[in-house]
Amino acid sequence: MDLDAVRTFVAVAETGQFQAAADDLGITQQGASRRVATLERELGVQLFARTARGVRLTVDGQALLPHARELLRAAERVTAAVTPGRRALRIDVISRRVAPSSILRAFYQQHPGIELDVVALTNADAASALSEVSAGTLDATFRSLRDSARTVPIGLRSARVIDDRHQLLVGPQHPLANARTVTSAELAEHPIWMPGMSDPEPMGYYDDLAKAFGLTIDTIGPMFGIEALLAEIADSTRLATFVGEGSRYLWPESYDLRRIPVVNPTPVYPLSVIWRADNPHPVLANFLEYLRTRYRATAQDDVWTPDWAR
Amino acid sequence: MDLDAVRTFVAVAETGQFQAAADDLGITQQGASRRVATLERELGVQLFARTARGVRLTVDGQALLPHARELLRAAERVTAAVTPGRRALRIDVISRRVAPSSILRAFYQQHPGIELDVVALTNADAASALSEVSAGTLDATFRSLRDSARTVPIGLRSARVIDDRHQLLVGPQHPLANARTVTSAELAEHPIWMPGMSDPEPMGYYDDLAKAFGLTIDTIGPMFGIEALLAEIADSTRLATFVGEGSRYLWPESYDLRRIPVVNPTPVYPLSVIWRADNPHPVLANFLEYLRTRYRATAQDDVWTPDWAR
DNA sequence: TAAAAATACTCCATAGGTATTTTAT
DNA sequence: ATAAAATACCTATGGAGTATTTTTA
Repeated sequence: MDLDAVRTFVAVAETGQFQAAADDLGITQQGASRRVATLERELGVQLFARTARGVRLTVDGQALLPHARELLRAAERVTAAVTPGRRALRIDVISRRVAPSSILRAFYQQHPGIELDVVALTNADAASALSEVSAGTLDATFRSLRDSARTVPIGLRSARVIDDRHQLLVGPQHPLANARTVTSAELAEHPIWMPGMSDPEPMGYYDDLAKAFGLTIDTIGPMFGIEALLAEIADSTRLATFVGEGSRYLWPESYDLRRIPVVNPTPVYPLSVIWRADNPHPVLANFLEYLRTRYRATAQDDVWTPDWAR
Repeated sequence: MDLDAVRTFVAVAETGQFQAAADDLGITQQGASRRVATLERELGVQLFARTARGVRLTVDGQALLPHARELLRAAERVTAAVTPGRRALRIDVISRRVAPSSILRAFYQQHPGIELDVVALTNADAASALSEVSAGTLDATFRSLRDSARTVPIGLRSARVIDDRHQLLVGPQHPLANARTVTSAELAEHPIWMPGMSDPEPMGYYDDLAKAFGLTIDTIGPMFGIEALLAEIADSTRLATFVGEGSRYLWPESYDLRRIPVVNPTPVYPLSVIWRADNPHPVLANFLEYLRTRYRATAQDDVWTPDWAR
């Protein structure tokens, strides 16, 4: 199906004449006639009844018209989605399962009208995400800025806006299965398994966390996907893993997994939003203000972060 | 923008390889590569990062993907809209301003999931609407069946399902402007203007109504559109027109038009739904049942219809 | 008979295939 | 060195324009 043919069909339906439609489209009457004839042949139905003064839509044509218009709008959105200056605000949430995604969703629900494209640069490292922001293909990303804390590329701005509080995820046979909370110090007794991390940024964070409290955090071993990890945790008598309070994971009821808050202090994963100082996107300022307001409302004491994030 | 190129983009994004995508689409690797290259050139952005093992979406590619999928779904709906056996239930409501349209809307709101195409055969006569139903291009139409009462084409069924109660529409300077109701007999004093009718079916109805109560119903004169008619009525000291209780017209506040119910008896415009007996559309039976139930719940006594509708 | 759409014919752009080269790890 | 994508080249389909015929009220 040719979009130009659909465009021609709509123009003819609107003007009621091939010649007028052809003028609108900058083609000849014969060209318009041929495009519509091709579309009719392809769809196997007659779209217009030809009269002496022009054309009239058939029933099939009438039924098609709104769908044809919708198709053209969809094509328009395809173009707009990648056209600088016209495209939606484009935010990298790292992964659709973690806190930035939930927060972005809340922002969207508070501003239902806005155009938003959510992107998940799960396997990208901070440097490449930042370079996308510098290049203007991305309006904002969420990163912890461990190594880049003082080397954010020129022209970018950052603001600490998320402290994602850690919880311990355990199965029903784990020693802490029935604990209401657990302290960071108590975790030294229990190995924590976080396989498959490749980005040095979170890996460094967990190294720092392990050192600070004498924990054993195992980041080695292949990652067969979050579903496999959850299944292992559910069956294990000793394995546990960390999840962010703002993260969303789904597992079968039968796994009986529990989220145990970590306290005294609570390790939080610090995330900054990074954007380009000269980005003129009309929605960006709103989004940044939303993040700052939310952070002020939710930040707590008795939390731990690495030195480099203080 | 070429839909095949968009289809190829989605296939490559899903498989991560040009060769695999090409196999899915039944083209060569080179063809897939060229389609995507053309799309990238047209959009002015790079959609994939080429790697040794295939390709990875760029940020622009990620942002585009959902919109590309939506475009393909829209194209699918265009085809479906005119494909017999796959298309939505297609109902002719005569005009979007009259009772069948409101009733269909209520049905849709009660069954939000269903696929519905609303068609308005405003300028078609009953015979051509019925022939569309016979041909299968239309699933149902609403007609009064004045002349066709006993000559509905073979294979069609009809059921009386709407009695649209008449109201008199008058401006603030009309003698009946402040009447709470008016009887059919009292209307003999007041000329009623209904210009621009061309379909013999309603024209015949109004002839019959005029004869029955000695009314003056003027169906002559050009119709410059409903907006012009409403403006005339609003300004006139003697002109009034009939509107159906179930009809929807909008006019500026300043017109101060009033709908005066006609009583003792209330003339009703009788409408039957007509469908093809062997139409297997899964939603049609629901719709017919809805219409019958609604009719039983709303039909009233003290109404007038022509002999041929009793 | 007049206005508008359809058809005939020619040309050329471009999509597709095959063979080959380039790129990335 | 290998797997995969890109490029070169050729062919042919079909879309565009111009000229002309057909259709409809």
